[in-house]
Amino acid sequence: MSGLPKFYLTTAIDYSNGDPHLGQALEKIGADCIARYRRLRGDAVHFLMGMDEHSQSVIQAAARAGVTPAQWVGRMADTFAGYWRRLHCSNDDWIRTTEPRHARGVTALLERIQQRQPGDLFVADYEGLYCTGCEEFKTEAQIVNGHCIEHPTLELIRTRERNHFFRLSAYRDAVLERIRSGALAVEPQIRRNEVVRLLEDGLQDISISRQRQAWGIPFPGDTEQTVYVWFDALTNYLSATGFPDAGYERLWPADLHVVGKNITRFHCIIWPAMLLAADLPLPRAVRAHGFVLWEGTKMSKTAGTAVTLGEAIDRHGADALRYFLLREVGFDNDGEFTWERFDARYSSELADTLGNLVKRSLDMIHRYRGGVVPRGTGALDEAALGLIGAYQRAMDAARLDEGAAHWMQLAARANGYIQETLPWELAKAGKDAELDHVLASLARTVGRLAVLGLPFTPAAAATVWGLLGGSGPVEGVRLGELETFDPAGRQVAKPPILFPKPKAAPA
RNA sequence: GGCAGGGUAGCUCAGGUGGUUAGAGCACGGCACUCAUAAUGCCGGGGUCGCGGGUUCGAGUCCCGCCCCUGCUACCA
Repeated sequence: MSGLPKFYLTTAIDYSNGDPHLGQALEKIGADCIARYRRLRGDAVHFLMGMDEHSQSVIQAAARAGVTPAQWVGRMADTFAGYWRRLHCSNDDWIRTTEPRHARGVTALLERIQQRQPGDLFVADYEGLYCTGCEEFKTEAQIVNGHCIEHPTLELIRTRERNHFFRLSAYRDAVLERIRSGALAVEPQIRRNEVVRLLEDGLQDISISRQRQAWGIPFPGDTEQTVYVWFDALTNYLSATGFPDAGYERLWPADLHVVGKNITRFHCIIWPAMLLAADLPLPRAVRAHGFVLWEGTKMSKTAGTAVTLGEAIDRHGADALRYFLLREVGFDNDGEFTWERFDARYSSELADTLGNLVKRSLDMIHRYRGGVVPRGTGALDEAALGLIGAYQRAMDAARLDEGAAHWMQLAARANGYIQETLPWELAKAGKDAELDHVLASLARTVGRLAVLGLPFTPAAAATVWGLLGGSGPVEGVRLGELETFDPAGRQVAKPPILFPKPKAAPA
């Protein structure tokens, strides 16, 4: 790890309720794509994912299921982690906010702020509408016609509660300066504009503790209260580094927080302010992704007709879903998911362009050269290096859809090259030297495609790398090696069909 | 209401600082080829560049007005 540039990236931690959906999958896949790409570049990547388990809804969900909250969140964590494994997420760590290491981190962060900026934590009254059914305060969005959505027969009570507060207002200028200067990069631009605007309007202090909630981290020095959402959830990024134990600086600050566009402000305002108060370095960048839409509406559990994540994976496999979400849906903007589009992309690009190229190339090496890659040069290399450059520029800027497009363009170019050089004609005419050049070019291209495709379709990348007789896992390859990559002399395996097309389109 | 972004071929989108016949992919039609997952390649049809004015020799690209869509407008992750 020493010597290599450190790259610590995180995803938002998910609520412990229900199954993950496509929108959450997009975030994890996007972050994983970035993580895998950074590893290809040679960065010392540390990729964190995890679960947010202290929400009030956990208690109710557990009660409904007849289990303890701890059992409930354990189940949920297993469910989520299972999906992320199926999607080939390569996270190095997995944090749950109910873990002792996280409670220690949260406590230590609060104590550190208390120590360095004692005036920034203070006790005051929080006033809000309290639902006796839910036993919690309700926000405007949770109130319909003056009643709690879940308990419309109960009256909401205007209640005051003594809570611990954080002097968020004191950090407006400092946070604004960090964002304006780019020290804290907020991307894409539209999210940065929104956050800057919010900061310009000014900030209010926020309450950071709650009474009557046993399910949570005890507030330091106040056994009556537990730490409220912000300080609990956001701190996971820090507590996962081992903070406050020595050595956490090896990872902190985070290089990139990947979050949904709906929670950018927490990551770009409250979180930086917390860190400033604690005199800790700020994350370098926050990237907000868009949502996956289904028939024009946001993907969520309440949208009954929406596709489930399991169905989407089952359709054509995890690689295909990853590719589709990153290529067609995109990461920065909202994008539509439909079976028609998914099937079309899968068929025309993964199966016909890429999968077919791999198959026909390796089949010809078997048919004409007994499966041994010949030595030779070819015009394809020049195009390949150009496209690899374009790919890198796009991926460096986290424009994942563009990166995927350049990757696929290389496969398309190789198909065109075959049509131009007509290797079967060369074989018939006995033009062995020319045929060697063509087949060698194709073998190099297939290998490069395997490496470039790793961030998008990791399973297929490993398969293709293996077919080419690559030594060691494809994850061990570095982008810098691609220019001189040459599998000449290797025995290649008989190629399978990488992305099989269903006979009839499933309904 | 305020602020921000967007409305370009059937669909998804590219189109730095204004300049010859507005591009790509998919889908569609024709042709070629056979190594390959009836796969590949080539050619082609298809667009009042949201609407209306203006600046300019010339605007999708600048200015004004209008219409429509999306996001943000803070203690829900």
